[in-house]
Amino acid sequence: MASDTSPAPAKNPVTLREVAALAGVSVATASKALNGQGRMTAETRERIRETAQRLGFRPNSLAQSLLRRRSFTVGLLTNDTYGRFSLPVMSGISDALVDKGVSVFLCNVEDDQRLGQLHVDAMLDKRVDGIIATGKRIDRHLPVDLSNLGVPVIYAFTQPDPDAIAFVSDDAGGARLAVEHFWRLGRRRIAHVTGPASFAVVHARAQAYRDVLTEKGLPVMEPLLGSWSEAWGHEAVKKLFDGKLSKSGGEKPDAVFCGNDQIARGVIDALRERGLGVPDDVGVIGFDNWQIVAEATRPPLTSVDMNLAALGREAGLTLLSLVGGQPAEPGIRKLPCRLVVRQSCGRPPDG
Amino acid sequence: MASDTSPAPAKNPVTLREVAALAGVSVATASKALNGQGRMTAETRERIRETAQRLGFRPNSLAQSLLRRRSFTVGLLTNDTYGRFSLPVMSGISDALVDKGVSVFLCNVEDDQRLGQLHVDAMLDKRVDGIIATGKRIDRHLPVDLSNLGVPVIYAFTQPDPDAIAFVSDDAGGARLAVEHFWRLGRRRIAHVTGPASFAVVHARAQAYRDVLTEKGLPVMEPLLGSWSEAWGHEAVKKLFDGKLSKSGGEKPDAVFCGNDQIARGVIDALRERGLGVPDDVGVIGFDNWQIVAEATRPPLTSVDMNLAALGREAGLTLLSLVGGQPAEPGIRKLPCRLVVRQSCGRPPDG
DNA sequence: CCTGCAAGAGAAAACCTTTTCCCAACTAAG
DNA sequence: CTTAGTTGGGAAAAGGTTTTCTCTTGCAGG
Repeated sequence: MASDTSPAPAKNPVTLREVAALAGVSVATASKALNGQGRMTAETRERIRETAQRLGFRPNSLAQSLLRRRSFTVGLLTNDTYGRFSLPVMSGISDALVDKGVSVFLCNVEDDQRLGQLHVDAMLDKRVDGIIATGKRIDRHLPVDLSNLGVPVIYAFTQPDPDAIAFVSDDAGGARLAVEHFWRLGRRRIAHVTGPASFAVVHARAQAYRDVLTEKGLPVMEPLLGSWSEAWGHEAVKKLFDGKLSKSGGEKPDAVFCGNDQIARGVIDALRERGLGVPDDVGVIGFDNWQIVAEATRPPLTSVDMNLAALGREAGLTLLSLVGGQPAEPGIRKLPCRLVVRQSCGRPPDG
Repeated sequence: MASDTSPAPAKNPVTLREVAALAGVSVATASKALNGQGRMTAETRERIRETAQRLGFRPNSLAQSLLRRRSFTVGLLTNDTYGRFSLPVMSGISDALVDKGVSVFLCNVEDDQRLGQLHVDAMLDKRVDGIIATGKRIDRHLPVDLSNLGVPVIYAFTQPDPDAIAFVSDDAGGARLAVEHFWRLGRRRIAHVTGPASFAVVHARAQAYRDVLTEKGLPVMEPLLGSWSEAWGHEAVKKLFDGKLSKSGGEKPDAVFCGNDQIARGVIDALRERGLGVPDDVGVIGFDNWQIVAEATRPPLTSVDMNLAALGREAGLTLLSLVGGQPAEPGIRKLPCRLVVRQSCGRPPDG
């Protein structure tokens, strides 16, 4: 009815057919022109390109996917709704994939088996090219079976059957970083306050802690296991500084390596309350480098960062190469941690 | 070569064609049987269904989408990588949509215009049914233009042009909740410590704070604006309890309503340090109900919760109805907050 | 016995793009 | 002038599903 020649309010997308018609060629030629395939006069190619440009043509990804059997889409499964762990991981994955034109379906499965299956089915229906599973805890995995799915699967910050492909942080290495940092600063009576025994990382870090102390010939105090909370940090300080101290000859610690930043915060607050200066009397190092906590402690907390975003990036890139047909060694890859030095340990080694 | 009759390691997905062949019917009939369409003997229908079941047939969502021009996919745009705000929102959205078979593309655009455009284009190419935009701050929106996209757009916890559809928290209502709670508990000298003036919510909450005090005939102390940090909480306590206090006749506050939980934590710590008891001498209420902070304060913090997950749910459902062709009134919908009572204000009103 | 109708099922188009093959026309060589 | 080769471009199939239309068969009514 009306002569609608306005620049089209982007109602329904313009198809290749329309471009071809307007340029006076067949859809085949149009496709080849836009993809740089086929042979044709430079003039023809340019004319088609211009037409496509002018019409705002964008190829329908669904049709492409159907044909190529590749959707440029991956699924990300997590059970960490509010998580400070899986979020950086996600961010890294997304970073790695966006440049390649790959989009990410985020699916939070909580810890619900049914929900997990639902999401996995949905992903498979939508023909994701691959799946990345992550979680809030390395030593637990998602309530869902990802074997024999017909698409590649990668695990990030979560540990599956041993012949899967997984990326996790090197917790032992991270712990070494912390303890060796204390050592370099001249601290000699180093304590370790950490989370519950049910976490695998607790043992990995505690063992590394013992190893370093032994290597250096320092007294090993048995790690204090508790919860991941500030309250436990408070309590642990009581145990460390009140009790008649064991083997080491009654001497109080001059450094505390904590299993996470919340414990560290509790420790710092408790130390201050009993008149001990941080870092002057006691140095403190946390774990996780949870910025919002680490920077709110007084003084700001030196902490071990697990490089989760990098871990996510690796996972994403590896998945992509798997999708591309490159084989990949099964097994668990541990990625190094990094020590973020703030002010809770005294001056940096070469300050 | 080999007789492969094993239950198929799910290599390449089974198609409708194969089901039809095995059941001895055409693909048309097979399709109709599985979708409950068309007319056929109950026996035929059942046979086809069984065959599909046995083969583990799942319709290719890409093909369906292509045909239906509906992908059962929505895009979620955010700039809040590590956010405690957008994460609950996402969770609510996802919750609302998963039951309807809709998957969510999560795209973090940081504050990068180029990245935003990249993601939006990718979404459009993948033929998302709609887009939800969220953010970390109500009064800022994403660095990307979402008008005239050809798909419905909903905003959640972020404020766009006034004739868009948006869901935000009712900050004024939340503030009223807090101040009225103090009032019911008999607190009469209520202070307000909040964030920087550049945030719209600061003004909304401050005005509500003033309104309630005026309604109740209580003295209004001018809100203290600062940063969103614990440190500011400390500092504010100094100002409130050291200075010669203004109009109200030199009396110190018996309640502090804080703009977020971190400020509240700083306030509580500072009060304790100067020997003031919480809640006995001073009551404290926070905002955001950030569990990890609220529960780490001593005593645990009463806080205003913005119901972000519910907000996400509403956004998701509204988007869906929009996609379904239902019209929706443009404008901003404010969703109520809720007060989560812990122990920082004294006994609950009817305790 | 013929007509009309309903039931059951299939053929084919449609969705949109890519790619393989094929064809026509033109050029150059013999 | 014929043949071979090249160039520019199109037809058609493929990808998997849904839906409309058509066709065949069987049965009832006249």
